Amino acid sequence: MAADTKNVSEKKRMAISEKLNRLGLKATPQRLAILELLDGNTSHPSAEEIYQRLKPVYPSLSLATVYGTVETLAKAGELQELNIDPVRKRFDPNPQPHGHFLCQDCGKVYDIELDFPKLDVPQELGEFLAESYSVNLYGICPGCRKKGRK
Amino acid sequence: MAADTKNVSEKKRMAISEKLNRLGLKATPQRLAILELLDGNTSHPSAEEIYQRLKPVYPSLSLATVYGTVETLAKAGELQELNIDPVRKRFDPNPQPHGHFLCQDCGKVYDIELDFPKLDVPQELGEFLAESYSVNLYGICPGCRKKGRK
DNA sequence: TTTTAATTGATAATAATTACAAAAAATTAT
DNA sequence: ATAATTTTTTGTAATTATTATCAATTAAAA
Repeated sequence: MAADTKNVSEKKRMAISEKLNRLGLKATPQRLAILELLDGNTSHPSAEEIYQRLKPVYPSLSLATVYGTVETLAKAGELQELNIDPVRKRFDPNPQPHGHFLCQDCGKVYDIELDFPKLDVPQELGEFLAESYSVNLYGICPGCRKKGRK
Repeated sequence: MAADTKNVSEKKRMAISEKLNRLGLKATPQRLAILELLDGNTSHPSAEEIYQRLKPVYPSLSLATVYGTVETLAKAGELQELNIDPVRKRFDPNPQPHGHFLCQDCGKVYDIELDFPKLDVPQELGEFLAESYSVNLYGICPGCRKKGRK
């Protein structure tokens, strides 16, 4: 292990812990594990995927806890629940609005930097007031396009 | 009934029937009923809602047929499947890209004319090629805002 | 008509998510 | 520290949207 790997992840864990406290949430081991897994993670995992990844290292973890944690954090604005995939929610630790691309072949979700200007949120749209928004793009990702010649 | 109401809906039915034929699909009574219900409908109903609305006038209709029909038509590009609502798909007979607003209080979905320019589809986004896209907005709709003083 | 291929309808199967209550852990008060 | 209170976790049951299956029906073609 590199000389300071432990310190780095220790620092990260502290930061997550503080964030939870700031939100008035208890920094439980489960929440730390879930947030640590998500931190900087651009794979947009589902609840089940988070659960499966943490289960080996954290055998007592329950799927219900994963659902509860991500719901709590989404409500607190610390992560995004994506509705891009019709069969399951995906989670993105980056709460900033940005585009997402769902590959209709492999099912992966990618972050996309949008070329049109970001909307402010909250945003007035006629009589409507949007608190959040998302831009979802659909197609076949470059990897699948190459493989499948689609 | 106004003098030509029957003719108007008769015309509409003809147009729908022709559209189905053009797509190489059989113009069955079920499909006509579903498309007639959706035509010009801005309520963005779910499959269940379509089914419930048509059941009284069409008792033999099956929910599976509703799912099948909307899937077929979505694939043909004649309507949009919306993933804005995390619990169920909603359907929009307008296949043109436009924004949608989900009221997090009453659950209604509204069409929103976006103020930023529409993306062309297909659209190149770096190495990604988007075949379709959607812009989903979330908040409390004007009606609920008034009532609930939110 | 008769043939055919597509579609429908009923229901079973699947799968994501939520609900619930008891147990455990964390926090606060004594 | 100990007890009391509150929050969180867990395991599981319940719920619900959607898909799969397949025999029966029906629209369109021959």
